[in-house]
Amino acid sequence: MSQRVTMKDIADRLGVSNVTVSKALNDKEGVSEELRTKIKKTANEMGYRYNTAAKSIRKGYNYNIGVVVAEKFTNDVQSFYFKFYHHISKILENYQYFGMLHILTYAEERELMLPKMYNEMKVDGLIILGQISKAYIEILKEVDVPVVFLDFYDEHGEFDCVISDNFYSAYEITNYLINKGHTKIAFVGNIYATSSIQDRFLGYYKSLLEHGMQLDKEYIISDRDNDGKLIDLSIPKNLPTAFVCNCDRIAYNLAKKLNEQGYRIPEDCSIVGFDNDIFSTLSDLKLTTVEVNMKEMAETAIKIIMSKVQDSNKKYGRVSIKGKIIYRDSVEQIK
Amino acid sequence: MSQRVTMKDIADRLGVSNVTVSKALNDKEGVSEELRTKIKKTANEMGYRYNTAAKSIRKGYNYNIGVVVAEKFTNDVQSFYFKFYHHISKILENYQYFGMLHILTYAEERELMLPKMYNEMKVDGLIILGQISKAYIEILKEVDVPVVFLDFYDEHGEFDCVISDNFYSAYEITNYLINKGHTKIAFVGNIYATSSIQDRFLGYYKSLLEHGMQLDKEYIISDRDNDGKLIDLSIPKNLPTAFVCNCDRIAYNLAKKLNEQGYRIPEDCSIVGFDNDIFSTLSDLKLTTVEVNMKEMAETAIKIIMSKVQDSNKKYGRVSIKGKIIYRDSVEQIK
DNA sequence: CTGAAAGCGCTTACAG
DNA sequence: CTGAAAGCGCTTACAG
Repeated sequence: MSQRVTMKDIADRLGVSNVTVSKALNDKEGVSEELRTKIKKTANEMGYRYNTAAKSIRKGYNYNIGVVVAEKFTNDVQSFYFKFYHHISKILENYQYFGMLHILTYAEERELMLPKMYNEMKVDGLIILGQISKAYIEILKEVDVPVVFLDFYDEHGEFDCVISDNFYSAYEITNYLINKGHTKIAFVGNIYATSSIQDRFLGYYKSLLEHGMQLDKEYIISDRDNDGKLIDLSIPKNLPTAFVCNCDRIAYNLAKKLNEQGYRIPEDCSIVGFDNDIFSTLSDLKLTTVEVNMKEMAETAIKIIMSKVQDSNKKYGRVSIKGKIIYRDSVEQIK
Repeated sequence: MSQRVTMKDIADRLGVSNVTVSKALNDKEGVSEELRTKIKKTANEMGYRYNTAAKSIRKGYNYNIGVVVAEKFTNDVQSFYFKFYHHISKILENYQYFGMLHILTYAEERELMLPKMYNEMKVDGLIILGQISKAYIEILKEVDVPVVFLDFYDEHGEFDCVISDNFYSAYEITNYLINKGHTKIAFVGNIYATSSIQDRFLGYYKSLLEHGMQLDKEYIISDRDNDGKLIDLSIPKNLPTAFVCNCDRIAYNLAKKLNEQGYRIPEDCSIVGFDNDIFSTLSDLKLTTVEVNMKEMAETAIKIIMSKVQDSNKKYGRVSIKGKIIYRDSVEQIK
């Protein structure tokens, strides 16, 4: 490793003390503007790079936030959490922080192993991005840095969490279908699999209730087993006029399946999705769907964790961020 | 931040010195087995977590490797580099290292800004995952930690790189087509866009050469502009019997386009892809394609960078890792 | 086998 | 405005 230049080196070169260099470089008071400028210039010339580790040890912070994503999401909704992480790490830099992404393997999740970056004190806080098992949530309670959940929540409310307003968005998009004249509306998703799906289902249900429509068990169509593995969709014999799918991928699969059975979308039946991801525009059918406000969710989660890093007693509870319906061509007006 | 337990705390509790605790916990010699066991037990009970920052500052290492992915890849081949990163971070842990993923924004790449994690000495080395601009490669030369390129290479050979053997795999899969009786074989991809595409093209070309077949300019079909943005594919009037596509996504698009024009795949014409990603099995057409050996590539890149962290003079040049053809149903035997 | 001393690069009081 | 001293948590010689 080539010899790194330290504050002391700069100080020696300029005949000042390292304390003065530290103050100058950190924009702290106690240095004349003239000296400060000179120091910064010299630091630059000498190729000085800030040594965060040295600061860490003095201050007790690491200036890293761990972002934990369960491995299952790298196979499935890949792009989604990758992009989410992108937002997170970018915003973190504005706080002079760094993101450390950890993919929690199936084994680690099952065996309740805390991320190594936590065990080695690499992080001042943990953002759990995407649903993890209940047992894992339990062991997170032992963690002695702030933790916030992003894009899901735990039922006991012990952890602060930032979620997209699934309930309200599903409610809205179902209202939209009803306004378009639909009366036989199915929901597609395993409502026990994740809290997102559950809430989307409940928003759908609320819309039915408000419009005096019955919830038909046949019209709740599971799409995956409890491990998140996709299963074959069973289309009800009494075909709905519209399907509210819990995600675009499933909407995409459903459309394909219906096409195979000879139905045209949206002429014979309408479909809406959720997420506005790659699947919403992959086929010729351009899906009406709900877009999650990823950036605002990331910003909120970071604001929360940063404030908890300062004061771990702060509580924020469940913060939900509104999504937005993207209108495309998968819904037909019923006369 | 709750008060953390340090080696000194453990030492005090046990009436020994912090030096002994350090030795015990690091499995260094100079402690009796009995004491070592006792110290480890106490450390556990007290919830001790290792403070890597303190070690860093003494040793001059940070035990992090930066992994840099250009933003363009988060929109496009998302899953691919996300999974790659997963392998990387997992393998890094075996070396007592951590991965720090940095998505290099369009602006950072354009304005030649080095990742902040480098400027703040957070990382002992940099893995550049996926092609970046030539200008950016230039400024990487100033970096004073080891750098390795993963999944692409630079023409000047100043940097060590680990690539999948695109050339050979394309050569092999084109041979396969020729063995299946194909004589009019097109290549789909902008051969100026990335070195991967270029090499895949050249492997294809080598196979043609070896079989005494002509390279027809009409049969080199561009798929994207130089920024990587996909463009409309123009199908040659004289329809090839087979297409070698530079990636599965393009193969998928091509198949769709050919279907629209009334051609059936593989009956009317064959298609092969590259990458074995989600696009290879997304539609009913199950693509014959080439799978990259991501895990071995990641392992190799890490082995290289770790050895360069120890001794920055080591050189490895261009290491290529064999891919593997996945045979599916998109190629027809020509009689 | 065990530990006192020095030092890694920085920051924080505090003194001048 | 400037800097000497102490200390963050650890590790590395070195002495006993």
